[in-house]
Amino acid sequence: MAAKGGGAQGKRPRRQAGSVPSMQQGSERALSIERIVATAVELLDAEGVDGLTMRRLADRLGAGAMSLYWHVDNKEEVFDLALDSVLEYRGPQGGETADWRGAIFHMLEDWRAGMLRHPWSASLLPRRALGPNILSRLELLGRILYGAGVAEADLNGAIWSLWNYVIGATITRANFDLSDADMAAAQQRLAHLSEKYPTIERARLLLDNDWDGAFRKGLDFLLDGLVPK
Amino acid sequence: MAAKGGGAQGKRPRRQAGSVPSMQQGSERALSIERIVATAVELLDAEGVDGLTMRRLADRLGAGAMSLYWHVDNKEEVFDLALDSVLEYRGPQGGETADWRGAIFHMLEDWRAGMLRHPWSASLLPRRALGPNILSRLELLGRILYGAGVAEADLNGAIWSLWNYVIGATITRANFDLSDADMAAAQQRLAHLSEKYPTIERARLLLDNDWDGAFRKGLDFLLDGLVPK
DNA sequence: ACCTGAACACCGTTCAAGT
DNA sequence: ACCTGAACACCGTTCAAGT
Repeated sequence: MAAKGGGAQGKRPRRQAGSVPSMQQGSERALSIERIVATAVELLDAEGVDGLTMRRLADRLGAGAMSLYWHVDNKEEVFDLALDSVLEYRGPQGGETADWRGAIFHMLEDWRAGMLRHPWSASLLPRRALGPNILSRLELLGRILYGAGVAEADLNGAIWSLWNYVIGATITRANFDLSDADMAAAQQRLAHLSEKYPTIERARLLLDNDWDGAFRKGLDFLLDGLVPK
Repeated sequence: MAAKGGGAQGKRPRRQAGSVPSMQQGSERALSIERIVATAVELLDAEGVDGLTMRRLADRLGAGAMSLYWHVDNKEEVFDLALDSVLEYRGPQGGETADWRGAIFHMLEDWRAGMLRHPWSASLLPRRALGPNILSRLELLGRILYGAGVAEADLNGAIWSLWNYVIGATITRANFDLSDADMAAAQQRLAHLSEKYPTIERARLLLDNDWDGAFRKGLDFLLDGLVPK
């Protein structure tokens, strides 16, 4: 329900990173956090948020339904881990680039693209824990903005403004993606109500929008305001 | 799951608007869409999204669990109706004000405030149907922007940019609201990781932010860009 | 250390039935 | 026209038990 704190700090002893599985070739069969998380992502991609069920996840892993609970505290933790696993950033980490604007665009567009590849992720992000990969992105953002001349007192405001924009844009876009047909139907229904909604009906608000272009344009405007020349 | 289209167009005959209840004083007891929606909002306010259950809702209404299904197709419709009921705008509807900036600020801040009063609503909005109250707000927004000089070709982009910003800001804020304690704990944990996240640790990103101020500032920047001088 | 089945207290929704 | 209980096919999670 509520947003929760940092990384995965287990209460129970978990599998050591370096330990060799007892079966020599059977690393496919043994349960592990890594396999659980990867399979959860597959399941979420295929079936959406409501499709992720502890029972179905276990099934897909060829395990008994309750086996998951040795590796994981509860379903929420599965969500947290799946989410963060999808948000890793392998990009230039430099905070001292001359091209701060390019660096911000690169990271934020990569972020958005990653979430659109996993359409369940954007809606989940603001409600869930801030995992290490998200924190790294925020840290990078802060570093770039600071390097670009944003005053320390304005840093949090600037970071959150960009976060808000990216989150909002991506959640909206992801849900439109999921339901092109629905939006077309809605626009059609709008036509019958054109006395009530003439402006958005005429603009065909629910159809054919250039989401990527609009995203970049809004981001430009925001950065113009947030970063002093 | 997917965003769906316009208003509540029932397939089944619903209670007529003007019909008089057969019990003279007993309008409290009879089930009706209005009572169902109002009670659903109460329940959501009290227990959150996961707290809304068809069975519990019926209980609160003093009805049998299955009685709801005569008035409503399914749980999703309850969500749609509850959501839209919370988003009504009683404000200046004029699209030809001289003070377009003030009109936009008023509507958007009212929108945000309404959603913060019902913290479950913001996360729900982008995933659910576009009810009549939301469409009215979008229509008003379009009318004001057009009146302020936004070209017809840029109208959709401008509307969605503002939508994205409001949605993102409110969802984030609502979830921080729900979990002050969690965020404080997270910030404390960040302190232990200050080698990994020095910038946001020092800025105390997870603490004490001026959300209202940041919202207005970002909105100003966006409008500066979206509306030609 | 790792996995399991049975069991509990829930869900949303269908259906056939009541008034 | 409006409401109902029984029943179905699911949930997440606890617990005591297996290897």
